[in-house]
Amino acid sequence: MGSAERKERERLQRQNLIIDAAEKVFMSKGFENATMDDIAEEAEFSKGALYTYFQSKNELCLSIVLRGLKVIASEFHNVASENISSIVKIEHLASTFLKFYNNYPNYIFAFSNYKQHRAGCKLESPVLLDIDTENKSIRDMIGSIIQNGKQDKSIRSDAESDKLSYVLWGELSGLVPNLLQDMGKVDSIELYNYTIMLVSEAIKSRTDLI
Amino acid sequence: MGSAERKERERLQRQNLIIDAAEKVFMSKGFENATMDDIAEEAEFSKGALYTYFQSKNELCLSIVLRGLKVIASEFHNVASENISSIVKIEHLASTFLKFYNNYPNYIFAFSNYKQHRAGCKLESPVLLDIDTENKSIRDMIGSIIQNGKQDKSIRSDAESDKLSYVLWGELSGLVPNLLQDMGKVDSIELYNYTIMLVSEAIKSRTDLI
DNA sequence: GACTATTTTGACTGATGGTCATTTTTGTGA
DNA sequence: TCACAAAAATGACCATCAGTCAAAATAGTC
Repeated sequence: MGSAERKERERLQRQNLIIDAAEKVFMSKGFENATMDDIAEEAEFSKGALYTYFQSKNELCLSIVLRGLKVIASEFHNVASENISSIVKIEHLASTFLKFYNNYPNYIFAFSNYKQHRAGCKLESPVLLDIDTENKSIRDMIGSIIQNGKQDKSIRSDAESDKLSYVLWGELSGLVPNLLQDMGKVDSIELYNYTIMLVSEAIKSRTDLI
Repeated sequence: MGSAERKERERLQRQNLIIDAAEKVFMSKGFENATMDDIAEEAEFSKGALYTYFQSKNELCLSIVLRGLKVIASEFHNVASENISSIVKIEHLASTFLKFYNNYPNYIFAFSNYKQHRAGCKLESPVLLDIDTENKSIRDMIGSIIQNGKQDKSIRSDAESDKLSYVLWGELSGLVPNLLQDMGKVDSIELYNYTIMLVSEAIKSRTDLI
């Protein structure tokens, strides 16, 4: 009798409904002002029930981060399988991230509060592991694009793909949301593109330049 | 009778005592766990009194950010006046920031929560203006280093100093604390240096390279 | 239908940022 | 030294909100 499996499936479904509700509430009220009571009401559960699905508000927030990561990972996968040179792939990753930012601004906001939520979470929390796994998979994808780029000569042969994948993903997921949020005077999109151009120039094969 | 001026001076002094106390408490208990009551006790004021000096906890936190900015700005000024090529100055700024991070980790932590506090602050708040001014002054300093670098030929002639100053300061103040905080496996200092090296390569004059 | 296990509820608690009427201190002029 | 006003400080109090838990409702099983 697979009733245990069905139960587990249903549990995951309800968990997802709660995340849906949380996203809605965060979107309309902002992360700071959204309360667990709001989310409970939107999800049509009692507050107590939320806590059987998530250990804490922070964990719920991290679940939203995880969702965002999965969305962006799948879009990155599409880019990775395009039939273009690796350096252009890297540039496409950047523009994909910008599109992602425009399409799902609430995910980006979740990203920018990520550390806070992570700090306020139990280390054993499974969401943390899932996030780390997802991040690693994204870095690996970037790393293999770089490796390929060294072979197809579009990326400098001395690029260190393991470090570079950290740096590139850090730039996209960390710096960029910063840039896009708080500059008043300067056009932030222009700044974004300039940053990407800089990094791209730095890792491009020299032969492309002269 | 200059009693009004003296009063104002004393008021500022007391304000600074409170910031001192807040720093101490934040340092020992962490930003998240420090309460206004804790700070009041450490400062030897009542909680109510704190609120005659700061409109909110967020504003108090931003005051600490402002202090950190002033410290780093003064250290940057020292670098700017060194007798070295501009590109090396840029690299010195980076290592100075790293030293700053080691010497005053609590300021960096304040930086990383900056947006949160800013968001929770009234727009009219004078600290906001002061922070913006300080940031601009730091960017201007970086901008003029870049301009000089274009003259002494250590920096590419096509570098756009206005954008670049945003990007560089953004990397240091935003990305770098990120890098330094959350990577487990990879040596974060190495990653930091790699990032700086990348950016520096990107803006270096080509003649330095071949 | 009886009995158990699971899920859900919502009133309650504790913590904490912020307020405000009241008290204390300080400064001034006579 | 006293009276009086202005400024500063107090701390009890309030509102909000994350998180808890005993009790109720529901689902599953024989």
